[in-house]
Amino acid sequence: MATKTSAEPPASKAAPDAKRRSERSRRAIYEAALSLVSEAGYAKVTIEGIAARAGVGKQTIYRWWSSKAEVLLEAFIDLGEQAAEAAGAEAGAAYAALPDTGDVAADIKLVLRHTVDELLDPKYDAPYRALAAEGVVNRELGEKFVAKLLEPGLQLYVARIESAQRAGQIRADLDPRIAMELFVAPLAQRWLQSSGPLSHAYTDTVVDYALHGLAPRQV
Amino acid sequence: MATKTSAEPPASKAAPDAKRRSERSRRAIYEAALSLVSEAGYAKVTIEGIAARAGVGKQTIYRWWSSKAEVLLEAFIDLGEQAAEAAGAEAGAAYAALPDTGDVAADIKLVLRHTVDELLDPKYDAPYRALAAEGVVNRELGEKFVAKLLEPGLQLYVARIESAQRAGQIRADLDPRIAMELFVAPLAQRWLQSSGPLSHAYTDTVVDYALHGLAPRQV
Amino acid sequence: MATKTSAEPPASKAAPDAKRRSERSRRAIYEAALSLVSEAGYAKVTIEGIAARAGVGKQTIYRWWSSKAEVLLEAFIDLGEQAAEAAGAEAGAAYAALPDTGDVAADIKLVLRHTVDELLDPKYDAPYRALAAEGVVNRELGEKFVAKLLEPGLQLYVARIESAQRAGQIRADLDPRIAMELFVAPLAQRWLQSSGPLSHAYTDTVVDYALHGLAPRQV
Amino acid sequence: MATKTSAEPPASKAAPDAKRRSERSRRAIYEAALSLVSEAGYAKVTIEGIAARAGVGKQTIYRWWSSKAEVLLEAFIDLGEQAAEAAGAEAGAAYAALPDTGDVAADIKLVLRHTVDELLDPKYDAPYRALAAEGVVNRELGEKFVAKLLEPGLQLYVARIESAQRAGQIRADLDPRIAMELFVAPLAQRWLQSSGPLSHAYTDTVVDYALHGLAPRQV
DNA sequence: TCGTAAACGAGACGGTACGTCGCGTCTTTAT
DNA sequence: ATAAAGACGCGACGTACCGTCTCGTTTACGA
Repeated sequence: MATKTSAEPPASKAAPDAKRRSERSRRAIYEAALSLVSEAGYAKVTIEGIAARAGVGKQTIYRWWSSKAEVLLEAFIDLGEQAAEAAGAEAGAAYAALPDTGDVAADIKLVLRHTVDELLDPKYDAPYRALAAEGVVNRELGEKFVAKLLEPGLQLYVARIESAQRAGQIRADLDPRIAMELFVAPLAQRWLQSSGPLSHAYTDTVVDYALHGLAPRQV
Repeated sequence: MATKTSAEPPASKAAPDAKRRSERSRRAIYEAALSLVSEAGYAKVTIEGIAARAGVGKQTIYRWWSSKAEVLLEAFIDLGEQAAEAAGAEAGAAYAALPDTGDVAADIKLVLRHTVDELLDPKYDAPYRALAAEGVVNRELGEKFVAKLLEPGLQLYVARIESAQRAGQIRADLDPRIAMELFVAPLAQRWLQSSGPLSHAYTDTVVDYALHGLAPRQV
Repeated sequence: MATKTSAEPPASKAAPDAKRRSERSRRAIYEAALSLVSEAGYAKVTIEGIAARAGVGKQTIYRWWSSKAEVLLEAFIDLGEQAAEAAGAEAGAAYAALPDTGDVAADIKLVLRHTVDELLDPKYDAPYRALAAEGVVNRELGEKFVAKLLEPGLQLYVARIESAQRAGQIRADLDPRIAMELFVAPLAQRWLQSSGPLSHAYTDTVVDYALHGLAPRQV
Repeated sequence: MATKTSAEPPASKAAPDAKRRSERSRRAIYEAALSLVSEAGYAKVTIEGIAARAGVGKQTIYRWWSSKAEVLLEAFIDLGEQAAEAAGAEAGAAYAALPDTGDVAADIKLVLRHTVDELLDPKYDAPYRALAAEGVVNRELGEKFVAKLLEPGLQLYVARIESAQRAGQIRADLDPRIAMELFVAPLAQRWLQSSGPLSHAYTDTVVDYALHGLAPRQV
């Protein structure tokens, strides 16, 4: 094969050689980033701080990431992957699909309640908010955030809704993605904007309202 | 009629005397802040920059606000108040209530479409996102943001929904606030998280889904 | 005498009316200035600090003095005057002239030793150094410092030397002022520049060397 | 020959690594400091100004010096060293010793006159006074000032006096250091405190008085 | 198996902005 | 009418991080 066969486009600034990347440093940086965000809040985390905590040169961070938001996002994704791997073997199905008991309302309520619990867990709350906030303001990061962290979860709802459509529990002519948003968006808004209390009761109410509609059934 | 008439408790750090405050500086700071955000984006705005543009000492900003987010929030509120005042006399009704033609669906769609247009207007988009993002991460500011900028608008929807409940177009047993969220939150989420396109068509769909429910009418 | 007969040249900026000056404020400012210098050192004293401690508006200071050095200088002069006044009646002679026992060497050594003791007294050392330092760099203040605080003391030496000249103990053809400097300047230098230890022994040595000359008597 | 060969004790605040210090910046800072003092006077020189003129970050100054006085002192010392180096080869003797023609009085007068000329040269006057003043009030700096800038010059006088003692022109039992001070201190005082005119004539007079004593020779 | 080029830790550097302090001026308030 | 109180525009302070740039020092590859 031709020498210097770089599949990558000629990067502007001598792209680093990923093969030589230090796995040790990468892990240390993720851990440092996550722990610092938990301790001090995203705004007070600095790249210098991450480097110091990780025992790593600043350049090693700048070499592989372009901003602290990127670092944290990847750290978070990595965290998810590790959790998934741990859950892995025996309970692989847990993350693969929502339960399908035949009762859409119950199934969705169950999972949404779980999501609400997670959002309220201080361990996730702070760094998750930080990323969400950054994503609001930084389109590129926002899209990665949605694609990598949000979308996989949302797709499970979409799949469950499609299943319900096939079962005749949800109208077949509806766009399942938009249907999903009717369930999920109200929770997201209350969480993001603290515009109201976020509880299991609220979750159930939203699901009921969305399923049965706001208008009276009889005309 | 006991009101909050209280000489406020001794503030922590020698609160400045509001009576001596320079109105001229206050206005200049608002204008500088808004124009800088439009020009450069929130992240690149600095307090030093605002002070320079406003022809004001930095201390004059720090004396009255605690962060650039606060400055911008108040600048925004002030902007709204001025706009309201200008609209004032003749068209006072415009901001006072949603139209009530007797057709809830149409009325709500109309106003939501208008809101969507505003959110997509680059003039509002950037600074509004900036405040929303800051509010996600800074509880105190978030609450002010919601209370001062969001809530007034949302209350109009709530009022319209209550009117529709009286007219029998929306079920009387529903919580109008939660009902409102079914309309509004999906738009908010798409806007904040760029999780999908935001359009008039989408708006209409959301309203229809919410009103008539996701489940089939006949069982 | 004619009213409003201002002997002072028409000051540039509406000279304040000295007759209306608040004696109470003047005293409070002197006391505040001196106590602050003792506590924190000259460099850390600020006009705002003096005003606050004295319970006086800043403008009251700026109206009558042009710098903190001026304030301190006058405060010091005032201190001296008060001390002199206190010593006043009974021991008036103490400050009025050096002792004249007929033995110049002994008389001068006695007083110089006393001066050395004072210079080494921490109570005087700090503010005195501060003024001296400021005077080194600020000609106008330096001249006031010398004229008001140094010169009176130095004149006593000059007078004693002249008396000694009349008594034939010091050569009559010498300039008594320069003679005085031979005694005083070495002490001043050691004090100001910490260029060597300042002691009674040193004092005596300097006086002896100056009186009898460095060159051998016999040629 | 045990010398101070010691890995210095752990400095208080992570001492910077002198091996990596930028020589380029150091020189630029010295030049900027000296030129600014000449142009504007010591009091108006700021660290910010030095940094800007030198094209250097402020931190680079704070990293290596603790105050503008320190910067200026080192700049001055460096200036001296460079001058010495330049004079170096051919005229090395100029700074190495006072002339020794066999006539102490003449030799000392000659050099003192030269010193007086320098002190009155506006090029040296301002920055030198500034350092002297700072040294009066700041013991640590004062000691460096004396040790690095004053002492080397004074030692030359001491050496010349010792030579005169060996030649029988100055009494052998005198402390040569104190003898030196009798010549030098009066000039220093007049210069520092503007307590009288500083001239060649005055210089000569002081030397004569000191050499032959104030008291009459015959008793 | 050994050189060598890279990634690495460390951290100095030129910068920008921070939030604070004090300046000297000007205005308002309360006798 | 006179001060105290203190807000103001301004400029400098000393600090924190930014992102870039050397420095030696590992480290892992390919010759």
